[in-house]
Amino acid sequence: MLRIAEPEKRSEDSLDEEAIVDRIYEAIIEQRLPPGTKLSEANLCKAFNVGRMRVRRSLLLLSSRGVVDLQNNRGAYVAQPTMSQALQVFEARRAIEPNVARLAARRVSERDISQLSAHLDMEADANGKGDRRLAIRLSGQFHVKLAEMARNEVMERMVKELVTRTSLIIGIYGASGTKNCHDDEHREILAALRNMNGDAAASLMEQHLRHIEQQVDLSADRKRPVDLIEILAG
Amino acid sequence: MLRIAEPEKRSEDSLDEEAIVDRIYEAIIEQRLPPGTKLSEANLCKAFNVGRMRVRRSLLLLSSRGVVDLQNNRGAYVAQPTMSQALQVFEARRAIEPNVARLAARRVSERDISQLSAHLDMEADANGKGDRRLAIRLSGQFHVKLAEMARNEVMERMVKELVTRTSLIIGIYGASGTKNCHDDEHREILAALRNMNGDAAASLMEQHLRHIEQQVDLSADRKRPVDLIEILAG
DNA sequence: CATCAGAATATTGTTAACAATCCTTGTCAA
DNA sequence: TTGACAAGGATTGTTAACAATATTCTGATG
Repeated sequence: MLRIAEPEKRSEDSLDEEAIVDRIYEAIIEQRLPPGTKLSEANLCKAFNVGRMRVRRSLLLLSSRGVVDLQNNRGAYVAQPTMSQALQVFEARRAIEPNVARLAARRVSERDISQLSAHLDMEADANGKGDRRLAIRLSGQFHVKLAEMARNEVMERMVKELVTRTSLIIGIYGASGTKNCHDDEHREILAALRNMNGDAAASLMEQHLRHIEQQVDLSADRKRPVDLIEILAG
Repeated sequence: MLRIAEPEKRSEDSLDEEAIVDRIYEAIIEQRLPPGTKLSEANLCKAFNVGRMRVRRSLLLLSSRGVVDLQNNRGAYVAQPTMSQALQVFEARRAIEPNVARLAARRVSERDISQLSAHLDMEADANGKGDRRLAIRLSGQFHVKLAEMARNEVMERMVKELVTRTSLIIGIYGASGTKNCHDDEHREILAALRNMNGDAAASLMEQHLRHIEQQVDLSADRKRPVDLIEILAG
């Protein structure tokens, strides 16, 4: 039972699959990887300094979470959710996240509250400075942090996936004109958490999600994706 | 040697990853693969007549869904949810599935209703004949079918995962004495669907899940498995 | 000028060999 | 007997070569 060799930390440039997945998640949330972008194995190998096998496994994970579209013999592309899929994602968020908020209200610590509060300040800051990319990421992270504070890893993973897919949806179906993220609504949710008022937190979260969904124009074939021809013709 | 693949389906002996994952899901739900079972690559290759790569990718998927525990250099084992994980799984089910039931009530067709009804008859039949394995599987499938009828693939995948993990939990934490599956509660849910009464369906589902959870003895270290060393060392 | 065929190239999918790690077993000495 | 240690076999992890498929390029033709 003697453990002589303790596992040493992995060296910097050798990431495991989860790390790669998270990096790609973040890039998608920040919309640095627009929907439809080809993710070729060779490029990813170079980007992460990693063997082809790791890349392949990461892509499989991303695909199983609906974030990447893995086509047979044709490679991996950042997913382009259809309108129907987008509706399903929002529906799932409305089903899950209010309950997440309710649980979080029951379980947050003082530390959590102040951490969330600091997070909201960063959001406001990013919005004030017009750093859209940062604002988007922080806004998504708010929801993930909330799931963290609900102390339920199952639901946390689900929220992570749904938030990422929402970024894809926003990337395709717009909401470019107006402000993306109601950080005031985030503040209201935080207030409910402070009061440990689970019902309020849940209902505020539901409203918030409805607002996000309304801002996204799912009415029709708005910003039909990503065709060079269309871009050059316009 | 593991007996997972049905010999009948040998005609198309080239399965893809999703098929393998589904087979293992089913085997776990039927509790033919008890928690902690080692899933060695060689055995799976033989069982499915498939190369090592396919097996490896399938195991990665199963692991990312919390159904298999993938240990470094030590292989894959059917997951053994801890008590805390079990509570999280049930919590997630209570958060999601009532909403699934509500959506299903809004969207079921006549065909769906009669299909579900036939399914319930099969459940009753299996229970009557004392075919415990079949009864367990059908009971799980009821929940998955419901998610199917909610017409939301995102939530359907989540329910699938949660149902499978619940089987693992039941396998570890018992509920062996009493009857596992209240098929009468399933019938009540079906009745609510017939009436297109979403609220009723949701609240019946919530009660149903609470009953399942209560039947599982999560109070303490009941049927604590399986690691002799850990037990004796602790 | 557009279209099509076919070669050339690039990318992905698969396999098999190799390397690293773990587990078992057997030996030896305290 | 017990524990340490080493050799051997078994299992997993990784790499590299090969095969299969897609894409691009070229040039000929209507």
